[in-house]
Amino acid sequence: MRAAAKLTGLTALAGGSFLVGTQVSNDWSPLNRLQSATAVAPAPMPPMPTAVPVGGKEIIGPSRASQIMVHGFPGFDNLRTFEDFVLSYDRRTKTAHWVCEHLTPDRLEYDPSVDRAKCAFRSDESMHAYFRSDNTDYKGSGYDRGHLAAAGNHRRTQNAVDQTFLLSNMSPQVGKGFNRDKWNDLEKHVRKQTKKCVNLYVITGPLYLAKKEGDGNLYVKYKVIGKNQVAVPTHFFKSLLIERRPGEFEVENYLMPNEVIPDSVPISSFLVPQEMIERSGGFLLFEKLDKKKLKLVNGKAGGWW
DNA sequence: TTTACTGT
Repeated sequence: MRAAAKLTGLTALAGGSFLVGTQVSNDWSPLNRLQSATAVAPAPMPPMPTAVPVGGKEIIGPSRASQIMVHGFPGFDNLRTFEDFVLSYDRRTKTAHWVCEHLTPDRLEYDPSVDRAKCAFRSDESMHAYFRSDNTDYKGSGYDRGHLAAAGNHRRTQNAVDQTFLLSNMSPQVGKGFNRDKWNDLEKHVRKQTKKCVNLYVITGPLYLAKKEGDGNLYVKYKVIGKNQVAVPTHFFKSLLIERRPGEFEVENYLMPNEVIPDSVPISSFLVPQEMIERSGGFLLFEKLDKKKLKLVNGKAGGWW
């Protein structure tokens, strides 16, 4: 029983109250840990581009990028369309706003000729020099160069996995206890779900969330690292749109703090309403999806969209 | 397995 296992793990960790059957309520739930920012009314999105060049080459017919973005663009700021993922870049923080991936069971098939060890972290020269990070920013910072679009999701070609190592696809992440552990668990969950569906779309990105300080006011505060002052996000989100059967969709929205998370905490502790990510991120996720086709949200029928 | 660092 999933709920029972979750309850045991959490009470062992936190000893706190837990509401089964409603929404997640425990010490690690972002719902309890965060002071949400003031509501801002969303503006309608401009229409989606119909043809986007992939890898610098014009493609006849539907491009890979338009497949990846078929459920809508969260935004259009400094877009980059790579071979197997699409990224929007934030010049102020020197990391992405979001990245979007489209995964299918056959795209995850193991190809031994594609080797992560051949990849190198490198600056994204397509960004203006003022706004790009480099490896020295991360060196000695104490933070990992954490992938947003995970390398393990793009093993179809060497070029595709190479492109995930561009620093535009990295954010400073706590290494041990986060990137190499709980966040990695979430990435593995995505691949596991991919094997049990027809299409999976995943949007991932950093967030900078307000926190109450000693004077009782809310502040957005984040560290910056290196000479380029790369922002260290306070949180990361990952939103999954799972096409379980053709035309039948499920959504899972995760929000994790960029800090050491004990192994005992299940990833389900980090499920949040999608609106929470959208309000703080300043964008809408999977906006073009017909909500009538949505069967499950965060594991439950009947909404919590 | 996948995630990545520091020290050599």
